[in-house]
Amino acid sequence: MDYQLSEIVFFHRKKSGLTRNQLADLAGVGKTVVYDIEKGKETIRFSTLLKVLKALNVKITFTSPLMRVFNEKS
Amino acid sequence: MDYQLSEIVFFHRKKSGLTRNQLADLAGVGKTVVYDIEKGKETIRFSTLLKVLKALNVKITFTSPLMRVFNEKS
DNA sequence: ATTTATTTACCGCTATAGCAGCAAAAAATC
DNA sequence: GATTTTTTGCTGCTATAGCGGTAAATAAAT
Repeated sequence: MDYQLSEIVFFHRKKSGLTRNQLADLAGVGKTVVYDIEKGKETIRFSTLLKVLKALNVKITFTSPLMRVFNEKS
Repeated sequence: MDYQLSEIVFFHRKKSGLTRNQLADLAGVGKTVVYDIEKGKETIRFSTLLKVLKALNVKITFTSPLMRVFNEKS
């Protein structure tokens, strides 16, 4: 699923100089989660993924042909 | 969690002229999932969310100060 | 106004995500 | 090369995501 999620997490964790346990603690999740994500597992909870990405300062954005229309409203 | 995920899904589903059941069938997930997402639930599986977003032609991208460095490698 | 379609909201069930603990393998540090 | 740290990979346990079914409330179509 080419979202390279595992690579992104690994890359950011390494650049942050964190071990998996440290990242897990920082994100407030179990250590198994970080292990699983970097292993390529995608059947994790979205909320759990958000915690990890937040700890790594990675933002999620949604894009689509319609998103411009979406952003112009509100 | 300001990712407005629920609004994004709702917006795209409506623009696609799909009912929740139709979207659920199209995405290959249970109808409860679409209901939950639009209700704002974030404790859903990432893989399940991907299915729904794929059916709506919505892409996920990850951004961070480090992502430029990440993209320049490979 | 009546019918039809959609949404909201529950239910019980099954599969599994997430957890901590452990130990062996691999990598990094000394 | 010996020691320490990190990673990989299991384990059993608990909480819950996802499922289809049902039914009432709401909205849309006739």
